Amino acid sequence: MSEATLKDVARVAGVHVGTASRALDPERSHLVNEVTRKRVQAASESLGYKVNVMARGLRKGSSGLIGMVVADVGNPFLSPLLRGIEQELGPRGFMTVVAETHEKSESLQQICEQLLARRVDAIVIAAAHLGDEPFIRSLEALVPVVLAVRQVGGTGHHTVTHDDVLGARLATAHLVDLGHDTLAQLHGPADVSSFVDRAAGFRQVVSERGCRDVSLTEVAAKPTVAEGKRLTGLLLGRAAIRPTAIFAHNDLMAVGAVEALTEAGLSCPEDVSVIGYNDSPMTAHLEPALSTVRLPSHALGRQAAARVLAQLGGQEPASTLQLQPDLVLRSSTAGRRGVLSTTA
Amino acid sequence: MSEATLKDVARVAGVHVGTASRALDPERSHLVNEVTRKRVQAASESLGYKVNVMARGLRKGSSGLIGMVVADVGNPFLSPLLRGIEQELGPRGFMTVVAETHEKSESLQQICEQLLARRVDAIVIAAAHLGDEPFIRSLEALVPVVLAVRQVGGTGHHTVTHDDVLGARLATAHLVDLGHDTLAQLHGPADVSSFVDRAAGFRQVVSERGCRDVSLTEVAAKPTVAEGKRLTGLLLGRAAIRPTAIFAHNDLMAVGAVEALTEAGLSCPEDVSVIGYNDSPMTAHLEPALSTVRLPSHALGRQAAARVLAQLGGQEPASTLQLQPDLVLRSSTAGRRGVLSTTA
DNA sequence: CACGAATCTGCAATCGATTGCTACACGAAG
DNA sequence: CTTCGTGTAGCAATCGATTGCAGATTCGTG
Repeated sequence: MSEATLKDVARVAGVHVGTASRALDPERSHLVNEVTRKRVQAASESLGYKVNVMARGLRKGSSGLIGMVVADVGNPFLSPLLRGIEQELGPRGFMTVVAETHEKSESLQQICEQLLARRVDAIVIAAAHLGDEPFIRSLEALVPVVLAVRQVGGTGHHTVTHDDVLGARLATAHLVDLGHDTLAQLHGPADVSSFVDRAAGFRQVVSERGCRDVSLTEVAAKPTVAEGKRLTGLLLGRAAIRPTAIFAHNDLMAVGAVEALTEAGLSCPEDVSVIGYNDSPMTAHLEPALSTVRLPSHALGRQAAARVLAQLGGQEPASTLQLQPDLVLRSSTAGRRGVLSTTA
Repeated sequence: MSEATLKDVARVAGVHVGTASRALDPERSHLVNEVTRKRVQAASESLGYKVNVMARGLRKGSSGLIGMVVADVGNPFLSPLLRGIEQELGPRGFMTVVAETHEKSESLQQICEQLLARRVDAIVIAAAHLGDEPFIRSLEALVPVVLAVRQVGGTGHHTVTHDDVLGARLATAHLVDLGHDTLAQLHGPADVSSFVDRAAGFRQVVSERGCRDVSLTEVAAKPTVAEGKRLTGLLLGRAAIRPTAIFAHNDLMAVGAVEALTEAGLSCPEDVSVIGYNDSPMTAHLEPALSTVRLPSHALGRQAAARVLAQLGGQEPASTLQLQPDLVLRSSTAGRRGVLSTTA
């Protein structure tokens, strides 16, 4: 049950532990005679020796661990993101520890404490809230930090996000192009940059194209199906003019919207078009199949990892990279009822 | 950028480093005078001291890390499982490192190597294939291992799984109760215990209740929508008798089945009932809403963690725990067409 | 033959925290 | 006044690997 140590290897090979260390390190094995190197290697293999990463880390002052902070691992766009990070970092000897905040700022701080105690070499935060800026600034004094997916404002942060303004613009422009001129958005929690940006993109296009924005002022407490349904219910129940197209800040809320429409006796896309965001796994198989915005999450993961490596390598200047999403058109969006005949 | 060490704390507090160590450890702080303890504590806080977990781990011979091996973090039932594990282990000072195998046995072995190099205190494997038994046996000689979700056969393994035989029995019995007597299953990859067990449960009920099993002999290469659709296509295209109900080994394949039916001009549940497995997130919102089997994954995570702790505590005898799934009935399953009128 | 260079290898300090043992001071008891 | 106990705190070894430095050996060359 006890592992072999370098001392054991050295003893079996009949050399000093320092020599064994050098023999086993590709970077330094040229300092060791070919013959002894082979002998050490053989001893190492026969004993099943595996370097003790803790001991090495202690000496070298780096743990080979990267902390990854997410809100909720169940979020479908996180798996390509994590995969992207692993893909870049894994081959370089790093491993990733993932921790969840469940969207709570206190737990973000607690988690970072723990990660610091483990002397992680860097922290990737994909769960930042807008209000976390001061904390993150202080964290950056202690460890390299990369903000992924969500920004926090302020300057000097290394950030890699999706371009959510663009994504929202794409989605909204698509609706306008279909002939809709009375639109509403289902707004996700306002303390997350992604939703704030999507809201901004929506408003830009609505105003540029001279459409009517009949959105609620109320914002979803959580970006869930239930909230999407509730808000859409509110939207439909109001005395004001109804939208003929809805831009939901994520797919879950879009699903909720479709359900609310159905319950109100309206159908999608005939009466109201709905577009979501994220291109979640099952969306293509819904009825109607959901039009949505696809995010390059895998690329985002790789870029985030690249930023980590860059910071570890030398003093990289902070910068913000935005990856471009694109539209996935399916059947939940269609021309406005009557538009065709009107035009004809 | 450099962290304070215990030596710094000791210097500021004007005590020896050993004393500082004791003062900061609740277990041993009674060995230190109340006054000096306070002084050390104050120094620690003023310096923002955080224990170096690597150094402690090296000395104490334990890393406080638990390795978690999964096939694919995108699998929706993993998030409650991971949460369950964190919930038990987090408060006890452990952190979890998650690694993905992508269903490849070589990478299972590579990952375990890396985890061993990090001296993880235990490994939880949720990605085992049936053929991995010998490897896992050898691994158990080096580190406490808990098998979660999937078994590997053989004896002496600490295992916590869903009772997939029962789950399949429940699903199949439900179909038979609805009046179906010609059934087929869509079989997931045969090197995974979960699917083997589901197949067995299905066959048991089919035979007990005197039904006809018209399943394909072919098994899905992967448990995906595409494979579910392809296999269902095959099933419908055969000269043999068509099933009136299909048990898919997971929800994705069930979705594929529904699509294949639709394309063949059949409808679900009117012509053919379909039931899935896992109760994946969107299944309630599909058309038709999918009947399925719900797994207590969160509880499974907690149990797996409990097993880890038990093994870490003392020599617990190996055992297998099976958690009971239950049925979620929605609208993709219905009485056999014509059954009602026949009975009438 | 000798001397400097080149090539290996050993030595020992080091990373930061833990912990068994020792040492000191003080007070009480004999 | 000595002895023993108790409460504190210091000392130093230890975990396992890395690495700058120095010693040793061999080789080439003047």
